[in-house]
Amino acid sequence: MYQELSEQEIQRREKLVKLRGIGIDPYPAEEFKVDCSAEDILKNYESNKTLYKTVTFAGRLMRRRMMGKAAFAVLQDSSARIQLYFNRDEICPGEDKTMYNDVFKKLVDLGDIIGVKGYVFTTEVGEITIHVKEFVILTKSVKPLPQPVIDADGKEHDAFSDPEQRYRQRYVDLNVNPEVRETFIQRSKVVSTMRNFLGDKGYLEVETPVLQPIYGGAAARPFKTHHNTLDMTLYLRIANELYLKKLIVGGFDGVYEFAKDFRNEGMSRFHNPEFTQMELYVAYKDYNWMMDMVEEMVEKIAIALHGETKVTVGENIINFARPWKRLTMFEAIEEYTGIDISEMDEVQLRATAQKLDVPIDETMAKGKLIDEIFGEKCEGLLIQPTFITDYPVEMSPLAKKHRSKEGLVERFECICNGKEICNAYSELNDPIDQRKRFEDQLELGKRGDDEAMVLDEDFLRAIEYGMPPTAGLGIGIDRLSMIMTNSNSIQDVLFFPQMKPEAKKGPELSGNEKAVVDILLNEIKMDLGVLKSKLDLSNKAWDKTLKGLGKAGLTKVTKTEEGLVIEYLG
RNA sequence: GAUCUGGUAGCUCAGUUGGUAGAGCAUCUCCCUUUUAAGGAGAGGGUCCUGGGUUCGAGCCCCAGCCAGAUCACCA
Repeated sequence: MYQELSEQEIQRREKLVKLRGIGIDPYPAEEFKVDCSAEDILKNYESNKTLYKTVTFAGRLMRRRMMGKAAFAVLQDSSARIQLYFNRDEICPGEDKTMYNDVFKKLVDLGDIIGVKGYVFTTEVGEITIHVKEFVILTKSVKPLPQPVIDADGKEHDAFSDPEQRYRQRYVDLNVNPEVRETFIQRSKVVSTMRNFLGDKGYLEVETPVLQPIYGGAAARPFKTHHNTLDMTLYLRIANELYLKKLIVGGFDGVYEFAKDFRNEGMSRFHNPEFTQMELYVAYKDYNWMMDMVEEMVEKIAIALHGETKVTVGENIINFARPWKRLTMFEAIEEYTGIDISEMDEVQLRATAQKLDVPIDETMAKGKLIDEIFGEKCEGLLIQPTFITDYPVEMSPLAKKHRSKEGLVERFECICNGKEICNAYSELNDPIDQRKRFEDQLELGKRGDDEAMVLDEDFLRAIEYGMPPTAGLGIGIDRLSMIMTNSNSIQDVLFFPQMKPEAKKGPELSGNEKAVVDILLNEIKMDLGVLKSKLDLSNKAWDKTLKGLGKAGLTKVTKTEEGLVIEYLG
């Protein structure tokens, strides 16, 4: 493939040749046995100096300051950055100073991965440093890494900050922006804390299909794909709820899955087409029990990450200490609008929505109206973790009818920092009621709601055999991670957020250039004047087209006795 | 999908009414030959996102498009 190299990239490739010329393999195969990490040294050296009399360490070269026969450098491994001290006469004790003067000073670049052996000491200015006795190139980097520099005043220069480049080249972002690495380590800790918590309770971690013949368990548009051998349409799951409930029918008491789900909908700083949910189903429990469980689990996560229950998120300090506030949806609306809508009918609700400037339309029924009022007037204002309970039945076709309140279901969401982070029900296990709810959804679908749920006969068959009373939970790992890491965008907690493909670089032919090539493909060689007469181009466009093709190395114009002849080389 | 903002050197960014393309860091060369928090001097490095247009002349103005971010719409 044709590739334009920058000056610096060419120089680095030349260094590869020079290294090989003096017998150094810039990509050695053998294992390099590292025996410590930067974090380990920085943490423990002061208290146990004898341990670090000989260390073997490897990492990426991030900074280098030359001072004649001595030099300082900064090496970064997966844990931290540590300073290195190089002295010419120790690297090269004999007459031959090649390793220092040529290899270290000229052929090693920032971004290269090197291994060092030496001992740890503290410099006169008090920095813990590895005094290097020998070093080896482990990987030559042929592409320059951005070099953010923090000056004496703590001001950052040349930050690698363009979001597009950071997301597309996350490997660069992770190398040069240490806080990015920290965010992802914390995200991993969110997941592992949860996994340990659930595992300790004896629940079974399971895996269920990502490719589903019928998508269910949520209201969303799916991604559609096709299986060739079976010649059938399959969908990428929008949720795994129905499969997990089938496992409860199968006799497991508690099952959970960290699930990548896929929804073919808009993208925003809270939405990525693929995202992660943890769904949990526990038999013989109800949604009250589940609220206690969520509180306990999320509090544990906050403590695991921050050592306390308080987490700073943007302008707010969010405290996950138990117990969290619990409000019914009606109570929340009354609290934030002063209006009690619990006894209202559809007409009254519609009038209330209009009075509150909540945008509504004719198709909205009672449940949807309540949901809209809540979404507009309450959700964004709930900063501290709050359970909102008892939702309208129309919005929740998989939730059990409320034990005492007509028209509501036993459902809760936890709202935190103005956004939903989880959703849970006492699961509907009455197969007759469940079938009716699906049928109601089919009606909505017929009326044009393209997100209405599809009727899943196999799921109905399963609960006809009997599903014990069950509490179910879905918790958004991405959104929880955003809060726990103080990230403003879902893209900051996904290694590789979805992006449009990059524009192709290199010699893309223009329309005119393609037209010329099309003609030349049949002729190979032809008279320039003839070619020009075949194309209806202005002089300026003609000139530009020929220059472009020549530059791309596709055509060559030669002067012959008959005149100018153009030749196709591609 | 809509609106706004942006896209110039490896990175971060300037660029005047439209008149030879700029800085810092990075790179290269040289100096310094030193336990340092950007040492000094010099040099090289450009598809100004793409394609059209206006113009004697476009990084700049106009049109169309691409990519990104923010806000909104959609969306558990």
